[in-house]
Amino acid sequence: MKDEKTEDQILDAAEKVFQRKGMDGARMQEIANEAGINKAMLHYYYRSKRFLFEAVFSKAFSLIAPEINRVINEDIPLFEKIRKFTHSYIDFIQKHPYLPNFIIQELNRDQDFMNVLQKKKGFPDFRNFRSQVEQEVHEGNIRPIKAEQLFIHLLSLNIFPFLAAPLFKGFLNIDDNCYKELMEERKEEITNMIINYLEIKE
Amino acid sequence: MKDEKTEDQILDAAEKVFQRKGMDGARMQEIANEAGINKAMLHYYYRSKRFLFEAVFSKAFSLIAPEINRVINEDIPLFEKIRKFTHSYIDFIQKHPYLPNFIIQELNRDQDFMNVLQKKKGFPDFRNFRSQVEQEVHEGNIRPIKAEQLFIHLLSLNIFPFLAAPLFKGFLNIDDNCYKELMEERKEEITNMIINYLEIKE
DNA sequence: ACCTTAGTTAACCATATGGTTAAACCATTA
DNA sequence: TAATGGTTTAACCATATGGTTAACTAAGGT
Repeated sequence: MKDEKTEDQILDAAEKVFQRKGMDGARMQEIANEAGINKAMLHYYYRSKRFLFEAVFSKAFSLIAPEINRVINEDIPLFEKIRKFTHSYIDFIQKHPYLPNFIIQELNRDQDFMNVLQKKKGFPDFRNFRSQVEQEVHEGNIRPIKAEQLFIHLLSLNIFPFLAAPLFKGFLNIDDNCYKELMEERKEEITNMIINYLEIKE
Repeated sequence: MKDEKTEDQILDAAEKVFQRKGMDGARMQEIANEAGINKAMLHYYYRSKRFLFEAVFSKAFSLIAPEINRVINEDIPLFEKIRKFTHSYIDFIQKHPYLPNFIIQELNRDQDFMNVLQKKKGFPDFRNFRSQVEQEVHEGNIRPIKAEQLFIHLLSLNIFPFLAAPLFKGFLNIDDNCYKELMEERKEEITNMIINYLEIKE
């Protein structure tokens, strides 16, 4: 009759510590302290630091991947899709500010992780989006563009400003609140830019 | 009559290791091995891991900052500036692929670093760019846009695809060469998108 | 009441790691 | 050639760290 209390507490604590400090910077003892639980329990439930880390990473990825997948594969017009993605993604990240940096960082540290992730269900499927874009181009509704490039534009404009927040705050010399307002504005800013680019003018 | 041979060898080795593994993942012994030099020498010349790291980080930043600064503050028309920045930045990063991730990562790890950097000479100055954009908007040459947003667009579109290369390769399911071609195409792709957005249509 | 078993703890272990030191090396110079 | 002083090395040190263990606790079942 085990209740998952301890196991979950550990995962929650590990999430906080790993996402703030990364695999290399995190300490098992710190995770134990954060959870208010004996360090041996981390090994009892998760065996090793690496396994615990993978549990955290998988959970993080399976939180963010559907967020991308959902909108990208919805059966709605392209322009609406772009607007919806931007709005919901920015809202999502405001709630999980450590996530993008965590994912990007660890994916760069261990390139093999991507191979593991690709095999999991729920991994974003790009094909639907590609054919939608190709269709629109073919019908002459939008300017010729590779779906890949559009996809990269979309994610870059949405994700990078959060990743590079410290950098931009420094460059632009603005404070946290001011930056947050900029991010809010970007929902429409990004949408407009992309749509404006895709639209064919007379 | 000291020649700087050893000191430089250490810095070069430290650069490689720190940029690949980050502050926490790097080992002093590994840096020593990479340099083919006794570990004690690292402390002899750089005192501690932290100081050595800061030397590497400062050098990295002082490599990339002028790259941004130079084009952004050049006295040329805005559209030309955007094209030039994109082309030269992408070329630059192809030569230093570890740089963006290194900078972003360590800036997120230690927010204080930005304060130190801001005080150094050569730190990018955004004001010139801002007034240029404001001027163009005022004269009705481009659509109304905050200079900050344009700046964020520009950097996001240019930098993120390199940071998130493993992610995109996974999502799009393409190999290294194919991805490199996409990056090459982006020089014009990004330029066109931004300029197209800024241009006022009838 | 006693046994079993999952859960929990404090103490412990082996190793990795940043850092130090004392002695050796070697080129310059008095 | 002997003294000087910057440079280099191997050995060493203290501590941090991931991981293990043996004993203890408590709940459920008999």
